[in-house]
Amino acid sequence: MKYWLFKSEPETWSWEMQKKKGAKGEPWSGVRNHTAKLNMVAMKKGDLGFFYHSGDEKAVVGFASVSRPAFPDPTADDDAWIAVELKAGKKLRRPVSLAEVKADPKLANILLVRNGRISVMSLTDSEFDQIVKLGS
DNA sequence: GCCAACGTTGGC
DNA sequence: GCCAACGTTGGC
Repeated sequence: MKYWLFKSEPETWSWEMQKKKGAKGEPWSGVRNHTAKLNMVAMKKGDLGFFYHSGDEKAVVGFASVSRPAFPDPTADDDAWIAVELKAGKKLRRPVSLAEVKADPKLANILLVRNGRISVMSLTDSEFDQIVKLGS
């Protein structure tokens, strides 16, 4: 199983909005970045990830899982871009802030720190576990 | 195919 | 509001 982190401006699309979609899920679309796209291509149904809020919040807020693997992005003009479908999972008991992530040596290599701009990134098992630990 | 200029994103 | 990082575009 692979682990992922999805980043979004909560004003645009928040974890709470995702949560409201319930088991039906909601496409994670609009990605126009090749690195992020490659990550999305690699996703499998059932893969687990985190939902991160950028902007004012800057914290990991909850879990999300892939409910449908890559399909053509309905918001794109051409079929070069893809979307996946996400389902919100549990909320973290407490959000894990970017400052905490940065302060944790176990998370020093996470792309959230090294490349603040990518919207979909992969996490190693140990990075995933560490964030779970910080958030519980 | 290279590189400078520009736009966008996100943190501070 | 500013700046850094990165991606994209366009001229050559």
